Amino acid sequence: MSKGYQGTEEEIAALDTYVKFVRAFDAVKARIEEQNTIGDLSGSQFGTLEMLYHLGPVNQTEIGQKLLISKSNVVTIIDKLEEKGFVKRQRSLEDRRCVFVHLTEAGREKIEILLPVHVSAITQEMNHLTAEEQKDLGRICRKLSLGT
Amino acid sequence: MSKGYQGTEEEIAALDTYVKFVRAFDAVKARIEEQNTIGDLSGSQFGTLEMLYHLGPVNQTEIGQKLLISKSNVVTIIDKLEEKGFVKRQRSLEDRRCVFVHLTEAGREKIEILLPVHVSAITQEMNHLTAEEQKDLGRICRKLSLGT
DNA sequence: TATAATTAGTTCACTTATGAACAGTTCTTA
DNA sequence: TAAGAACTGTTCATAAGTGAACTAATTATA
Repeated sequence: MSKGYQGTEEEIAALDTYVKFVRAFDAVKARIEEQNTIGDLSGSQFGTLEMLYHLGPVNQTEIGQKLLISKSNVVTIIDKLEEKGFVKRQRSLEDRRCVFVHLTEAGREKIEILLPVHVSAITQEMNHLTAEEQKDLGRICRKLSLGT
Repeated sequence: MSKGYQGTEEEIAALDTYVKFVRAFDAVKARIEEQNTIGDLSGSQFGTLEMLYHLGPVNQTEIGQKLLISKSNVVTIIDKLEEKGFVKRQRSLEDRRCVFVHLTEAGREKIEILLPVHVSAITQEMNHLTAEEQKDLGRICRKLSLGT
C-alpha cells in the first residue's frame, strides 16, 4: 500500500500517514500484549472485567456497545468469564429481558492484579513520546475519531 | 480504562493518550471498511492481493511476515484466494520447499478495481487533518513504531 | 386492551486467526 | 559424505468473532 501507488500528492501523503498510523498501532499493541499484561484472558474478556471494575454491574447490551463487539460475542465472553468464576449473571427484576453482569470477588482480585501491570506497559510505550507529543497525538486522534 | 484509574500524573496522561489512539484507530478503520472498499475479501485477502500487485510473486513465508500473520493463516488465505481464482500457487524449482504465489488476470483486475476506492476512502479520512497535522501524526507514529 | 413493533439475550453456522505437530527440502558441520 | 539442524508449507484442534434466526419481555399504537 505504501509504495508504488500512482496517485495525487494528496493521496500519497494520506496513504503514507495512514500506513504509519496502522503500523504504530500494531507495534504498540503487540509490545503491550507481549508482556503478560492481560494474563490468560482475551482482550475482550480483559476489557469486560475492567469495565465492570470501573462502572459496576452493567447489562450485556451495554458491554457490547462500549467494547464495540457483537451481542452474540458478548454472550460467549460472559459465558467464559462465568466459567472462570470472575463474573455472575443476574436477571434484572425491573426489566426481565436484561441480564446484569457483575464481578465476583475472584474477578475483582484478578483485575486488581492485572490492571497496574497493563497501565505500566502502556505508560512505558507512551513515554517514548514527549509530553507535548502525547498531547498532539491525543488531539489529532480526537479529530480522527470524530471524522468531521 | 480511561476513567477512574488511580495513578501518577504520568500514567493518567499516558492512558488518556493511549485510549484516544485506540479509539481513533477503531473509528477510522470502521469508517473505511463501512464503504465496500475491500469488496467481498477479508482484510488479509485484500492485503495479499495488494502485495502481489505491487511486489509481484512472493512466497508464503514472506506474505506472512509482511502482513504480520501466522504461516498457518497464510495457507488458509491463499487457499481462499485460489478458490476464487485470484491467485495461483507455483512450487519454486530452485528451492522446492518454497511456493510462490502470483496474481491471475482476474486477481489483477480485482485489485485494480478495489484499490482506487480504498485509497479514496483513506484519503477522505486523513483529510480531516491539516497537512501539518498529518505530518505530525506520521512523525509521532514512527516514533511509536520504533519503540525506543 | 389487543396487536404490532422493539428490545435483550441466546443459539447456530460460519469466518478468520493461532500454535503445535508433522513432512519434505535444504543447509551445516563433524 | 552422513547426521543433525533449520526452513517451508500443510494439517489439525481450538479460540474469538460475526450475522441471521429465534424466544421472551416490554413498549407503542390502533
